[in-house]
Amino acid sequence: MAAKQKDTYKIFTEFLAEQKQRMTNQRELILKTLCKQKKHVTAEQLYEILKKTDKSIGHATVYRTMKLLAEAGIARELNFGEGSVRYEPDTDNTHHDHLVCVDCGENVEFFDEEIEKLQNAIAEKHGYKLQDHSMNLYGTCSKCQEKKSN
Amino acid sequence: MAAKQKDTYKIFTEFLAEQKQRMTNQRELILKTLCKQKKHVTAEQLYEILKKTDKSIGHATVYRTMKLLAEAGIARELNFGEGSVRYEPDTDNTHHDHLVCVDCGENVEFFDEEIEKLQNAIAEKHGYKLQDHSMNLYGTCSKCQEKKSN
DNA sequence: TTTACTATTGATAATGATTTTCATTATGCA
DNA sequence: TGCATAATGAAAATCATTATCAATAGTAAA
Ligand SMILES: [Zn+2]
Ligand SMILES: [Zn+2]
Ligand SMILES: [Zn+2]
Ligand SMILES: [Zn+2]
Repeated sequence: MAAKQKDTYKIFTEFLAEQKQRMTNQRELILKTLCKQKKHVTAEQLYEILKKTDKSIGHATVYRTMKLLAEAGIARELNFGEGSVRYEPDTDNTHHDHLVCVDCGENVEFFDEEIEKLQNAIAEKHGYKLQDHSMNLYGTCSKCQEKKSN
Repeated sequence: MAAKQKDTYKIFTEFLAEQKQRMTNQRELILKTLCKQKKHVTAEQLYEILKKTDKSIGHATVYRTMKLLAEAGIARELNFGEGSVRYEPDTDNTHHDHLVCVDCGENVEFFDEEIEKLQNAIAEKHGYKLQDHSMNLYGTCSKCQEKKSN
């Protein structure tokens, strides 16, 4: 864990350096705080959390930094059709997609190698070089199904 | 084609009636215009197109009607991460997902039965009753790959 | 058909998320 | 140390979408 955190810090620093940008206290704090989150957070939610540590941090800095982290491949943007983007840490070897309950928002992360292969095959068939994908499954979780049948 | 259009009109009318809502000239025009589109359009784009026919149509009516069409299962909302929602007609038997070029926006529609099956299996495995999904593959189309290699 | 009721519309204001602007502050290097 | 450049935060601006509301149109009963 400490190792992983150091990794993302290093990755981010190098990413920044590549385009003559600098690591700063704010960026470091945002990275550290994102990595701590158990759930997928919006920039706004992260901002609220960050303010507890750094009273003076600004909205713009959070939004800007999340964009950078996404570009650097450290954060992944998720869009569950809620109107705002959510973020999750996206360290190596942890790719997954999401199964979301349309009633309670509860969600499950899954990885299906077979699907990933098929996606690659589809892209290739059409002459595309695949770079990324988003796959969200929407349904009703068992708890909410029960609630409804009452 | 004439048959299909009559179908969606009927479906929409019945959907509206179910909740004591009415078919109107504006709603009919919006439905007809959506069905004519070859590409996935945003509500704003559709509004611009509609104004050519009905000078007095309002923004709100277009947004409201698109929501209704989506609820009625006649239109499908697509989110390619652009900041605005796109719509496409979603008549029976035409489900598909999208492969989008991140450089030029060109996109291909595809349907992979195997993936659809696997998605169902995943939902089932986690106790979810699957209702919908969105799957977008992002990559570089062959044309843009060439352009880059120059 | 009149009347009374209800739904729809479009202009406009409001909202919410995100981005831009810009003066101020911090950082890295000569 | 001192300049050149990048980053920050407050506030304004933007963009997509939604809510408000008075005016209009459709429906159905009398
Ligand atoms: Zn995946
Ligand atoms: Zn996740
Ligand atoms: Zn599909
Ligand atoms: Zn399509």
